[in-house]
Amino acid sequence: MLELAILGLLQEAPMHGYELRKELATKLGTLRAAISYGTLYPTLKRLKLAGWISEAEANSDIIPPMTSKRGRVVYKITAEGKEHFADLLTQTGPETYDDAGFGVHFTFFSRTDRATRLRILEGRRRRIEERREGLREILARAADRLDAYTLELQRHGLEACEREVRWLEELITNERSGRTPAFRQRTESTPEPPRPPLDRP
Amino acid sequence: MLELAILGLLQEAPMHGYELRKELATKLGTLRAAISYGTLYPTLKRLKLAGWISEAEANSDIIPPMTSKRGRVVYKITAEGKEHFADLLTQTGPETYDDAGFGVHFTFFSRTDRATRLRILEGRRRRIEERREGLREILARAADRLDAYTLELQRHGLEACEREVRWLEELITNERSGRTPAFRQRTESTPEPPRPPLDRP
DNA sequence: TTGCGATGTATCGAGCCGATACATCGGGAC
DNA sequence: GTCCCGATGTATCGGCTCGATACATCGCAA
Repeated sequence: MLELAILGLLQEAPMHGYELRKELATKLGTLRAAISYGTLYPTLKRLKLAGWISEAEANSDIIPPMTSKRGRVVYKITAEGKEHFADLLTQTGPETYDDAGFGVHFTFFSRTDRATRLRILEGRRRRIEERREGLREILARAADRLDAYTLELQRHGLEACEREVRWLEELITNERSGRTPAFRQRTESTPEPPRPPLDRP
Repeated sequence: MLELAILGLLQEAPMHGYELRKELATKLGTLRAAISYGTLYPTLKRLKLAGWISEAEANSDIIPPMTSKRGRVVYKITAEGKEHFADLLTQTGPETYDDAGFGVHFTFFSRTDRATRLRILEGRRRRIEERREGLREILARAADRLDAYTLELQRHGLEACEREVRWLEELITNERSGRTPAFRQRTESTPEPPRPPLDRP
């Protein structure tokens, strides 16, 4: 997963580790927490070994000083890396639909075809719907077995699921209707779509 | 974290691994995904070694058959385990406020004192507020650098943060006002509190 | 009776995190 | 001037966690 993220970012521009981490933190939304160096550097090493990226000592002409000793290492994507990135972008496994995987794929949606985007959005929706059904099950069947706090946590989780499903529906509709990257404006005049009441017995 | 969850569940009743996992999946809300056996069994081994739980081969009198060979192993909490659980409940580190940690602590709120509950709720709120500010920063400063999809992901994340902060505010108010485990009803007549418009410039 | 899905225990490789160490850079305090 | 500190930067280690896998039993239906 991180593999895909790194290749995607390096496709935009060569970068060194520190920079890469910052980009990772800002671009990959809330779904994917900031990556740690203990993950980043070993992964970079692995990608280099696989031939998907190459490192180039930054000669002080191009990039600021950091004179001598351990200079900063700039990574850039290789031709094989670009191919691999393209493959990863369209490939979908179960991990594509968990929080982290979906976040990364979504971030690179503008570099994918509509078919893939729809497949991923629908897979994600399916995943969240399953989670939602599980929660409804609990809330309906086992409500008396749970204390008030646990119950409230489940209820909050259920609301979040319902909200995300609605969001995904919107994106899917948008995607099908052609106008791909155009999202509706959220302004004071249209703060929220009319919300159907929760169906709790 | 899982340590706290296991001890908490075993405090309710002795259980074997499979059962423990199911309880874990249902009780710990959406914040904490279902635990894997590759995590559960090593953790149980560790807890047993620490003396916080003990295992008792289920003799077929009490629990259904599963005749012979590798019988199911029932774990129960020890006196030291109970003490340790009480300690863990009130102790708060940084990991208390991430999704998993908060989920587990919240699940056991009914076994904590109000002071601890407030401390945890406020810590969690602070954490989410930080995330929210980060997202606002990005959306305000770097919006032009990001494509439409990435932007939409950030916007969705921001909304989720704002929503969770409001939820926490509600819980905190509730907690302060005395009536501890009483949550307001969500029915068709009160589907949602009036929502202030998003403050986007 | 055969076979299959749920129940049940357990391990292994690999990914990932937090803590830690170490080094340089730019700038403000004194 | 120099001294210290926070941001920048690379890197490793121990330990937790996951997904895949293996193996065994139980209840039940074809």
